Parts: sequence; structure tokens; C-alpha cells
Amino acid sequence: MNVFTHFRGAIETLLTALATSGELPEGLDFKNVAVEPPRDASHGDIATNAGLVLAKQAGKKPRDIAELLKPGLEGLAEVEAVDIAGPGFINLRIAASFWQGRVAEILKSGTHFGDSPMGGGEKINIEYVSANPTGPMHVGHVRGAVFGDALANLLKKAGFDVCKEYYINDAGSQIDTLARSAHLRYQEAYGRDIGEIPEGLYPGDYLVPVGEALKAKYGDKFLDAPESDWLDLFKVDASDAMMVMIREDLRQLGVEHDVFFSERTLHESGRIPEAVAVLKERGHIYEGVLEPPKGKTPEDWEPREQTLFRATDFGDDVDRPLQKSTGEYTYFAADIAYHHDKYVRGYHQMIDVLGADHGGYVKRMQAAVKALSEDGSLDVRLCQLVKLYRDGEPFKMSKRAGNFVTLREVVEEVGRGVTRFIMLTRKNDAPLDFDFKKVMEQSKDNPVFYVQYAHARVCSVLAKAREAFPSLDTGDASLAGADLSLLKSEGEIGMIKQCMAWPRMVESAAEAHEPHRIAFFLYDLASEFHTFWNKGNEDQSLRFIIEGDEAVTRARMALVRAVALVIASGLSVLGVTPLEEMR
RNA sequence: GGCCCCGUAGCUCAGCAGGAUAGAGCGACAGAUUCCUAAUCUGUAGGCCACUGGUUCGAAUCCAGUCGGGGUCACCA
Repeated sequence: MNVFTHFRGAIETLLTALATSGELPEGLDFKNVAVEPPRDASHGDIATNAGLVLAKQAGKKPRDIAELLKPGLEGLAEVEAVDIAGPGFINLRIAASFWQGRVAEILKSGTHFGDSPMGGGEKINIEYVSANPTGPMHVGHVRGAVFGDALANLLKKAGFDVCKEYYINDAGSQIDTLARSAHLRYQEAYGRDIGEIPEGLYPGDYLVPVGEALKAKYGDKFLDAPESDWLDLFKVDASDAMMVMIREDLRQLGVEHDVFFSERTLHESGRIPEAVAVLKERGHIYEGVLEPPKGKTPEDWEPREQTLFRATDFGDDVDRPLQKSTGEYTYFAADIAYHHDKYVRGYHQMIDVLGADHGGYVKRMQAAVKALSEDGSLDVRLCQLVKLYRDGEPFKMSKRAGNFVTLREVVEEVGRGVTRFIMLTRKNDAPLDFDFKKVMEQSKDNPVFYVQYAHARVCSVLAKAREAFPSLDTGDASLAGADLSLLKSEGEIGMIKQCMAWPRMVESAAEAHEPHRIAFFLYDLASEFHTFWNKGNEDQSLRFIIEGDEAVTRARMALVRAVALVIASGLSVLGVTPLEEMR
């Protein structure tokens, strides 16, 4: 249950009743009425600005509207007190019994607690990673991979029908380079001395096995053959091999896509001219000559007529070419066709997760999506750079030199859970520091540890409780039947409230496409838990396990288990496995 | 020069869909351990939310502009 949605419903019902009885005008628009937690918890549990928002429409003073609502709100069983405050806010204080009952609800829902119907099963496509199939995944790809995957999980939890997609850039000149690099390794597989890998080819030794495989597949027939004989074949073989490697890398990180979409097939199937034709039909294509680029003009710039997309009609700065001087389609044209394909497949809502260096690309792609249809929408999330450190010292990577830090090295050193969590501890458009040493630290300034520790503590205390009370069944179904009215202290009710903020958090984070909020929420929840834990040090009666009092212990086990379930639910959105114990 | 992102405590950053007295961690200072893991917790100090206008009953939040930092800027992918 989203408690805010729950009480919003009650408030709207009351408002409608007031309209029917003539105390408020009919046909009021409730759109801007907010039902949310007050900024300051001392004001109550739930606040609404209904009076303020409806004042103008209703032609009444905010406080007068609030007064009209007050008796009805006081009549609600769950509501203990109603205050009208400030300029016309209504603050509700919810009865302890309502909160206590929620613990059973959480235990019954398990990690499905927080699932929301918000998305209404609407189809949404999220494209992420989409690293070129020219080598293994490196750290630069990790953030986008984790972000996209967590966002996909989040959207699923929020009730969307999500498709996770990887766009394989297997059609450009970088694949020619890959094929040539592979050919070199192919020669090497026959014992030839290939010397230094020439500038411009990929030097990484991950291509050695590809050379071996080519030898096994083709024998020596392309050893001295002209490039035209083998290039197309090698392009396919080599990029396929790279994708096998990339998928294995992603699996290490726990990332699995539903669809791998090949740019090459897009070219082969003729869907690029189809998409261009759609744009043309809608009047967004013309033949023309572009102005030279602003800023530094390239030396070999020369004006020429080409097929252009009228991106400026949709907010872009300049119109964009769809064909190269060779007559081939540009990467952008292929990408238009790709997004058109997603639309045709029923994904009218699309999300692209890209690196920050693609910032200049956002407007034109959004322009294209707008131009292709009436109702298609594209959100582009740019992930800023990850700076790597080891114990405060920065270290650099350089793909060019071939000595870059791979995804696999990162995951092998710090683990999947830590990597994923840390990548989500900043919003996507802020740069992120990743320190190999700090992320492994077992202290509270390491949020992964702090959250995992809370979960592990719950597991530990449940085990201790079973020792203290051999008859105690700590299964969720059994704990849901505990006498929850024994959860009376401020700290206990506070933890329940924090847990009940989870469904709203899912919805707002999904709405904003911001999975990092989950990580911060979990930190806060863990903090609430650790705080209460420590209260037991000062006041024995606040411990979770009360010797000789099975009823209270049982109720508290229900509570801590609920906290653990919310943590587990949140971690599962982030793609992190909760730990049962810290080692 | 155009466009995009950022500017909140000494440092690193949150701030939910405009709401009431601006939040955390680190660092600093002062405390808590016969105990379910002190791997934690409590308290104190620290702010012109870069600046100027605008919208609004109400702005750190939305809009315009200024300043500062970063990214990006034909045909590449």
C-alpha cells in the first residue's frame, strides 16, 4: 500500500462530497493537490495542500477549505488528529494501530512490497550499454550498464512492461578495423611474426583467440587473399566473438538484456530508407547545403548538397545530414531507423542511456523521435564519467594503449554488489569517484557496507531470537500473526513509517528515471535501524530480544524482518544481493 | 561563438512532483562499550542554497539573464 495514495483517495472523496452538498463548487480540478509527507515530521505523518491549491478555483480562503475538510478527515478511522497549520496546510496524524498493521502487510508482500501499478503495464524500452563490439567492456561502460539495469528494474517494479535492449554498433568503420586486427591475429595463428600491432588497429590480446578461431573455421584460404575476399566475413565473425565476450562481461555484473539489436541487420533489411521515407512523408526531409560548423572549422570542410533532416523544427540547433559523401547512410540515419523500429514494435516510450560525451547527440535524436510520430517520446539519460582511484591516488586508463581497466577486473576485485551499489550513489548527471580501497572499507562512510550491515544485523538478531525462544517461528507468515500492537515506541513506529515510504519512493524515482534515489533511501532506512539498535544499549527495554517476553520479542522480530524485506526489495532493484552476514 | 550538465556547510554530496525552521556523511570538538556485532550510536560547531530579476499564496526547486567550472560542436561511431 502506498499510504499517500491511500489518503489521497480519502481526501478526494471528501472533496467530492463537499461539492455535492454545495459547500464547494462542483468540477474542481484536484490535479495539483499533493498528499505527501510533511518536510518536518513533527507536523504529523501526512500533509496536504488541498486548501491552498483549491483556494483560487473555489473562490474561498485556503484555511476555510481546510476547515471544511477537517470534520470528514477526523471521521476517518486511521486518523488520530487533524491540524490546520500555516497558510492552510492540513496535517494528519495517523494512529499507531494503522502503522502497526502495516508490518503484517509488508511481511505478507515480501520483496514484492513496493510494487506499484503506476505504469499500468505500458511498454517502455530502455537501451543501455551498447558498447562497440570491438573489445571487452571497460570501466567506462560500467556506470551506464548499472544505471540502465537498475532503472529497468525500477520501472518494472513501478508497473511498466520493460524491454532491456542493447544496440550493437556492428556496421561502422570501427568494425572494419576490428576485422583487419583479427586478420592479423589470424596470420599470427599460423605462426607468422606480426610484430608490433600497427597504429590504428586494436592491439589487445583478446583478439588472439579470435585469430585461432578464424584459423579453425577457414583454414589457410584467406592467409594471403586480398582484403575484399575476407573483410565482410571477418567482420561478422569478429564482432560476433566480441559480443560473446561482452555478454559474458555483462553477466559478471549481473546485467542481462532482453534484446540485442544489430545495426548491421538494420542496413541489410532496408529499414533505413524506410524510416527516411517516413520522415520524408511527414515533410521533415530536404536536399540542402549546411553552413560550416561553428567554432573550429575542419581543414577539409567543403559545402555540398546532401539529404538533410529538418531537426531545427524540433528544437535542434542545425539540420542533420542523413547521408555521407559516399552516399552511404550516416550513423544518425541508422539510429533514426532503429528508434523507428522500436516505435513500430510498440515502444512509444523510449529511454537511451549514454555517456556524457554524447551530450551533443541528445537534441537531434529527440528531434527525430518527435518527427517520426505524434506520440513517441525519448528520454536520454547521460551518465557522467567515473574517476578511478586507489586509496586516494587517481589512475588512468587508455583504451588506445590497450592497457585499460576492464569491467571484469573491477568486478573481480570488489564484487558485483559493491560495484553496482557504488555506481548508484550519485545521480547520473554528476561525476562519480570510485576508489577501489574505499568501496571495500567496512565503515559507515561506505554506504554499501552500511546498508548490508543493517540487513545482516537483522539476520543475526533473528538467529539469536530463535536461540532465546526455541518455540519462536521466525518465518514471515508466522511473524505476520504477532501481536503488533506491542510496537509502541517512537523508534519502532518511526521504522514502520520509513518502510511505508518505500512504495512512494519507487513511484517517484521511477517517474523521474532516477534509480540513485533508491540507494539514498536505503541508506536512510539503514540509519534508522542502526539508531534504534543502539537505543537498546541505553535502555534494555528497547532491545529487540526481551528475555522472558516472547510476545514483545515476536512483535519486534516482525518489525526487523519487515525492515530487512524493504532493504532486500530496494537492493533487488539495484541488482544487489542482500548479505546474511558480514565477513 | 552555439548547445548540454553542474554551482547547497571546510570537503564529498542528498533535497522526492514548488511548501512550513535547509539535510546527511567525512573532517573538527565533546561523549556512550559488563551489551542482540561499538564494523555502531549520541551531542556541538559550521549556510547570502553562485548572483540578479520574474512567475506564485509560497522558490534551493520553475522561467529569463549574469558570473564561475566541466563536456560537446560537418561527413566518424
